[in-house]
Amino acid sequence: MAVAVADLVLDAVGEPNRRHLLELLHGQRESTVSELVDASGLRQPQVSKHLKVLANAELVSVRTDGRFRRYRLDGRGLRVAHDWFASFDDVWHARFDTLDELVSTDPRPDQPQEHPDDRRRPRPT
Amino acid sequence: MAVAVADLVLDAVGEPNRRHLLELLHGQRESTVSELVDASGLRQPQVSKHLKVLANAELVSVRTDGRFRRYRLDGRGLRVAHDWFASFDDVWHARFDTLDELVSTDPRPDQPQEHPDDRRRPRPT
DNA sequence: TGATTGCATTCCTCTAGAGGAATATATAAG
DNA sequence: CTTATATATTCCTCTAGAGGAATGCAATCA
Repeated sequence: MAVAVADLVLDAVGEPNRRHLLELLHGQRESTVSELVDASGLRQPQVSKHLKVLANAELVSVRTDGRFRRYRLDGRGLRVAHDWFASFDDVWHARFDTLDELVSTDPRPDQPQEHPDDRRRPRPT
Repeated sequence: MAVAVADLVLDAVGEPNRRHLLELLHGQRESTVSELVDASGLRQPQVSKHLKVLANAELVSVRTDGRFRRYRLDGRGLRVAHDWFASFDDVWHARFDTLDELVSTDPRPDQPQEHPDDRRRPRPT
């Protein structure tokens, strides 16, 4: 047991195509591999491999149905990930007097961000 | 603009040492690079590089203080990640009649998981 | 001024892991 | 039984990106 549950989950989600598969599964009660292949544009072996990683992290579950394998989202892994980020909620719940500036702007420079609540420029009255 | 904001964030968090840095920053109002080097066991260049990735995803912000660089968590990126997972909350909020089995077990086999709510084995009365 | 400290950056190497092709396996259909 | 379909698996290749060493660059100190 080298990795914790959250590590398994967050490692799995740290890949764009796997996130895409999760999004595709969301809204569908369940999907076969072929359906996911069509919807994702990935090839079948890649889809199967990504699904294996997701299943290992309990982000999806499978049901065998004849020669089909029906995948669906698994709340267990999703909840683990959610809770990991939720534990940081005190960070964005902290209220600063410059919060209005923070939410009204969306700068995304290549340079490291300044601390948003250190932008204490006096308001241009 | 090839990657969305959520992709930047979730890619950044998809690395164990970066997650560790976020956890270290959590609870500290801010930390210098040296402090994070000591606390993480990573070397200074790696810490700086990871912090750069985190800053790009707006997961941390920096303040320059003399020859120090004071890093702290940035709620903007953290919230983006949180919201991405929160959008799946309908998955784990769905209630099944076998939920009690689900929460009372924690199997983690190497094999893909069965659908938890398909384990309809008749209870061994 | 020169030395030191704190950090960023550059260059190099190396490996995990993502994708591709081919194949294995199992079920269903004929 | 033979063939087709659905999926998993194996093997190979290739690249992104993580770590290491050395260096650059400011700011501080002596």
